[in-house]
Amino acid sequence: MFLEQPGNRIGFGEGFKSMTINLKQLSKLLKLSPTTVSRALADYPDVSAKTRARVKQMAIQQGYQPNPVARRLQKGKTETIGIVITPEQNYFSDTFFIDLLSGISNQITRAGYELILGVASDEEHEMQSMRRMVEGKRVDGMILTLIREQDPRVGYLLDRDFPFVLYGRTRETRPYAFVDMDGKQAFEKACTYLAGLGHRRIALLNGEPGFMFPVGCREGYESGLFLSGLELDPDLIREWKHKDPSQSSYRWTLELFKNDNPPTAILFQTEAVNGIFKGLDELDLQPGKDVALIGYDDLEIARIHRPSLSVLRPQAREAGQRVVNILLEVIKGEDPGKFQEIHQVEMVIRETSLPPS
Amino acid sequence: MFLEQPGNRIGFGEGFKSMTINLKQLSKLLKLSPTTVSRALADYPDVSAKTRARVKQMAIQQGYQPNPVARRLQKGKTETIGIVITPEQNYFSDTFFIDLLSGISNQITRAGYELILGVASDEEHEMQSMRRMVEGKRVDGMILTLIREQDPRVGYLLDRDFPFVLYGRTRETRPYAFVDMDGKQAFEKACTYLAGLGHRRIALLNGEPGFMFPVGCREGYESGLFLSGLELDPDLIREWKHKDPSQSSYRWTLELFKNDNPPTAILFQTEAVNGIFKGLDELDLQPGKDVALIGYDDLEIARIHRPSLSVLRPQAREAGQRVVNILLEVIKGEDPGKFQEIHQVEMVIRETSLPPS
DNA sequence: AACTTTTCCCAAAACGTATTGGAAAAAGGA
DNA sequence: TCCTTTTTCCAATACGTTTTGGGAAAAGTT
Repeated sequence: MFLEQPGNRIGFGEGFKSMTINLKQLSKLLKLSPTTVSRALADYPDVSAKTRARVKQMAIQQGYQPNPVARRLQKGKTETIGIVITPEQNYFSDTFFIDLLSGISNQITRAGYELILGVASDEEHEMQSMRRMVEGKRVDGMILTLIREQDPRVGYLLDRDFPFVLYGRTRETRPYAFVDMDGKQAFEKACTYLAGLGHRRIALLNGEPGFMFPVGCREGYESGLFLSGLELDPDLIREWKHKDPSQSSYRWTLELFKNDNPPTAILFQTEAVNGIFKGLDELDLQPGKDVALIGYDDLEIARIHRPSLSVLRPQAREAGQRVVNILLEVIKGEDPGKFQEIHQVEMVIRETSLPPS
Repeated sequence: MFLEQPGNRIGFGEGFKSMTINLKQLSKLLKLSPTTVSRALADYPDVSAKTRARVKQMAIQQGYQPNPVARRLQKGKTETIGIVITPEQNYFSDTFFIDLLSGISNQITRAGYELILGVASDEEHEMQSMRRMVEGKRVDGMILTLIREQDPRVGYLLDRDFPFVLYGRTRETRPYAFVDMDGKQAFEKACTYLAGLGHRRIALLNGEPGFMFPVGCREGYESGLFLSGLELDPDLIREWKHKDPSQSSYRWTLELFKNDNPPTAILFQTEAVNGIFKGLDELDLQPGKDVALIGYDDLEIARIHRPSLSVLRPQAREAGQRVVNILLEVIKGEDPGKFQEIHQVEMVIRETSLPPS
């Protein structure tokens, strides 16, 4: 029962490895060369329809799956994409990021690729984890999220011509590929909507400076005020910290209403909503009734809360899929500059966006 | 400037690949054989200290990193571990899972392995994603989380002798490796603590049946009541749904207090706290003052909320690291049955665990 | 029949590493 | 000096696939 070559034994119960069949064994079973079997499975035209069918049937019957490691070596590709996340920045605060990741993962699987994940505790480890992937030849491309205004990762990857796509944007003159939400347009829309309801004092509780996302929010906010003929009052703008959204937004909410002429509406990122609710509660102000609220991101709490929170809802899953498709193009050698997408954000009006009382 | 072999050109600016050096090129630079260089870098004793030093220095200078794909092929290992997560089950509701993942990821990196991630939308895709990893020879081992009482994944992996470790436990007679928190002991501790404060009516708002975790919670709860000489009242036990913790826990909270003899304390998983707070608020009951609360998992909201929530705090990071170390042993061929760890859970007393008023 | 084209298959090479089984050179022992 | 042992290196092979560059047989053309 032993065949002449080592590793060609089959059907023995020595753990998992023996259950698997490789190309050589399969071709022996078919009395064909490995070349032909490989080409038959890959639908090359130079193998007859008859043998192709025979090969495919036998492959299924034997449960043959080409060893991806061997294929990667031969193809000179890792068929792998990397992503590094940082827990401290409240990434996983709710469904948004997992939706993005879900879109990314599914699209990657569809392409026959793998997604490898790094979890870094801070900015330094984030870079270190990425360098390991890139310089260690562990991935063909990188996906970057939670982008900063000055983001060293982008320069690093551009410098060495390594394929990558941003979810978000950064300040960088060289062309690069990105998928971003139109935060500006979203906040402009929300702002003009509130102004249209009669609100004159609209506050912005924005994300932490240094990150790119709040920049668009601010622009949209300012533009929305301008379009509605409202003055910009710096006293109505506050920023919370990524590491501690609830705590800082709570403090800023209290501060906001110490103003002589307090706001009647607040725009913010939903991530910070717990602190706002807590602040308003303490001030005996009712969300929706006394203060209109519109949050960015449709998190669970937005739907659960009574009154339910009006939100701007980015399509995270779709964005994730686009990021992957673009990255695959860039890996193929396409010019990254061609891929710069800005996705529209939907507004969902619920119970917290009433006219001022 | 062209060397005789293809792929041996170096220093040309043709994208990323040309920046990388391989073993053959490095050995040519050193005027040594690839064998010797490989062995020098791997600290084999049969290469002299002098050349070893010379090799290592040159390797660093040239930024040589062995191609992991080639090494994997040669070693017959993928050096990769797989995990599949399902967003619908509120995995990412807060820091707990990301802490676990962080421990897992860091330990995997330390071992020179890779973590590949699958995101599945439901139970069926979860299985499908795992089969792709296992049967597609994409991983050496699997990590399983959010375990069900009857979990088909466990049977599947045991059947084919594939290395895996559970974070959690399941009903399965064959031996397998796991790391679990002592939920039973935790709930027992919390329960006796509340009883010691004088509470006689202690409710349990437990997780969804079908999953393994609530089983231990229930056991601990019952045991805690028994040790404190309290009767078990089935009316004081409710279960919320994984897919929608806040909504269902809200409803169950309201229902709990329709009781003629309502509870003065509630034990629950912190994930469900929003619904409880909302329910109590509606009933004009003050958390901590009118009803004592202890949650399992130290989520952000537990620290943020006023009054702050007393909790049971599992050490997710440490657990993640243990899971990986164990899995690496199992992959090496160790008997999985040897690795069955149950970790103690710390109790953190904050403001919601006062005596009954 | 003789030549050309098409169809179908395969041997050999390559991807980049780690291991195997020596072999040459140096050192030690008598 | 001669033999043995130790030190130091390396050629050849293997891992499992895909691709390259044909080549033989069959079919078509004149």
